[in-house]
Amino acid sequence: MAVAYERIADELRAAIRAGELKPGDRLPAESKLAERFRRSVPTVREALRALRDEGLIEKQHGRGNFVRRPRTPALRSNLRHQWEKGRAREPLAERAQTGATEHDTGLTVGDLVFHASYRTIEAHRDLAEAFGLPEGTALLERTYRTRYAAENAPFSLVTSYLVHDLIARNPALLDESNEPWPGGSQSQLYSVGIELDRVEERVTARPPTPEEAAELELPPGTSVLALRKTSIDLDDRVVDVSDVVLPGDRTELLFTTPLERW
Amino acid sequence: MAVAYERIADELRAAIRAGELKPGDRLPAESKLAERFRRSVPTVREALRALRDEGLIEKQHGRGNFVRRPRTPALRSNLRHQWEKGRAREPLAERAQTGATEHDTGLTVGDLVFHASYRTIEAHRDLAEAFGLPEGTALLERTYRTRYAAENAPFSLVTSYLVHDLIARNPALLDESNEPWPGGSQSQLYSVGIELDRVEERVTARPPTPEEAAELELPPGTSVLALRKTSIDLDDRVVDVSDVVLPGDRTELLFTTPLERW
DNA sequence: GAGTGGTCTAGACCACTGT
DNA sequence: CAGTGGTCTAGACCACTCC
Repeated sequence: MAVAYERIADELRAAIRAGELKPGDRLPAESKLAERFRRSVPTVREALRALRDEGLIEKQHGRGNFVRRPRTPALRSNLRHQWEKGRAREPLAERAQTGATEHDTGLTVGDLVFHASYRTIEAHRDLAEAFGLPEGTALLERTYRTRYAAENAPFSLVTSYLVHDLIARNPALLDESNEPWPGGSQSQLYSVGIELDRVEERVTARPPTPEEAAELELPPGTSVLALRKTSIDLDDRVVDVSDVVLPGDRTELLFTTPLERW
Repeated sequence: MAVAYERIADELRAAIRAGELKPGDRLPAESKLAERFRRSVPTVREALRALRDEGLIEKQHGRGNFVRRPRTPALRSNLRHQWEKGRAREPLAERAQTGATEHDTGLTVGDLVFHASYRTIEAHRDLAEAFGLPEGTALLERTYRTRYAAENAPFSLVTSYLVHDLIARNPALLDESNEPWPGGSQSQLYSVGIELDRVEERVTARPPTPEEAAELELPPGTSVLALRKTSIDLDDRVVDVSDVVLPGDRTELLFTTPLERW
C-alpha cells in the first residue's frame, strides 16, 4: 500500500473491525490523527472520506467523526401485492384501516404522513416503452411522499404513471384530493374494472442524484435502491408503472418466490 | 449555493444533462477548468469527485475525465428458481447444457468461466439465525465466482451455505471438483431427497467493501446490490443460505409476483 | 516528452457544536 | 469561547497515457 491515506484508512478500518472502536465512538480529531500519522490534515481527511464512503464512519460538523451504528432497515415485501389485491374489494371501512406500507412495517395509519400530487403528462420514450404504447400518450403522473410522523425526511420517493384514458371513466381517480385512496392503487383500478394478473419489479442500485439525496436526507456516500414496478392486468396490458426510490441503507426488499411441486 | 466546488459541479452537471457534453466526451483538463472558474485545481477536483460519485463522469488517470456511458445491465430474474426446479430432475445430458445464469442472460455455457471452492465451517450467529439452527452447526461453505470469458472481473460474488449433515448422504456434494454441478443447487439437493417449497430473497444496497470493489473492479463511487437468498424445503426447513454481491451499476434484478384471481 | 490526473504539504479562514 | 470539521489556496512531485 504505497499511498499514505490508504495506510491511515487501513489502520482505522482494522481498529473498527476489531472492535477497538465501537459503534457510536468518536474518532480522534483530524488534527490529532495528522500528528499521530505524521501527515497533513488534508491527507487524514482523504482517509476519513474513504471510510465514510464505505459507510463505516459518519462525519458530524463541529462534533467529530463517529463510528456508524448499523441501521435496522424497513422491510418491503412483495407479498404486499397479493395482500393489497385481496383487500381491494373489501368494504370502505375495512380498506381505510391499513395500507400496504403499514402491513409491511407493522405501523398504524397514524404513524405515517402521506402526501400526493397529480398532473397530466405525455409519455416520453422510456415510459412509452414500459407501457407498450406510442410516445405522447396521455398519462396521469402521481407523485407520492410518505414519511414517519416523527421524522422530517420521507422514506420513499414514488412516482406512479397511469394511462389517462383507462381510468378517466371514474373522475374521482383524477383528483389528488381523494388521496390517500383507501385500499391503494389496486382498489383504484378496481373502480374502473381492472384486475391485476401480476406485478413485475426491476431493482437496481445507484448513487442518488443530488435532489434525491436532499429529499431523503441521505448522508453522503449512501446509495439508493431504484425499483420500477410494472402492474399488468388480465388482458396483459401494462396499467401502471411506478418508479420508487428507497434509501439503500435503511431499506430491505423481500421477495418470496413460491415453487410448484414436483 | 455558497460553495465554490458546488457551483462548478452544478455547471458541469447542467452541461451533461443538457447534452452539451455527451457520453464518452472528454471534459477540459482540470487545470483548464481551474483557469476558467478562477479556482485552484484541488477545488475543481472536489467538484469532479462529486460528479464521479453521482456516476456522471469517470476519471481515467493520465487521459482525462469522461462523461460516462449508461451501462446495459445484466438481468437476473426470480423466474430462474422455478426454471431450475423443473430442470433439476432432467437427464444429465439435458442439465449440462444450460445453467440458470445462461437462462437469464441468454448466453451459452462457453461464454462464462466458473470457479468454485468449498470448506467446512461452524455457523456463527448471523448464519445460525438464518438457518434457525444452533450456533456452531457444521456448514458447507461454497464460494463461487462467475465471469464473462471476455472479461477479467467476475459479475457476481456468491457464497452459499448448506447444512453439512443434510447433504453428507451424497459424498459427491462435498467435493468442489464436481462443480459446476449440472442442473445447479436444486439438482444437488434433489440427490439427497430435498425438494424446495419456496425461495426468499432479501435485497439491500450499500457501498462495497474495499475487497469487493477490488474483486468486482468497481469504479469508485458505485454501490453493490447485496442479496441474501434463503431456500426453504417442503418441511419448512432452511436448506440453503446464499449471499450474493452484485455490481449495482450493471445488474438489474427482476421479480415477478403472480396474483390470484378474484 | 508533453499532457493528464493522483497524491501531498502547510497553512488560512469559515461554520458549527457545546460549555 | 475552545474545539471540531468544511472549504480553499498555491504549489510540488509522481504516475500514467499517448505520440
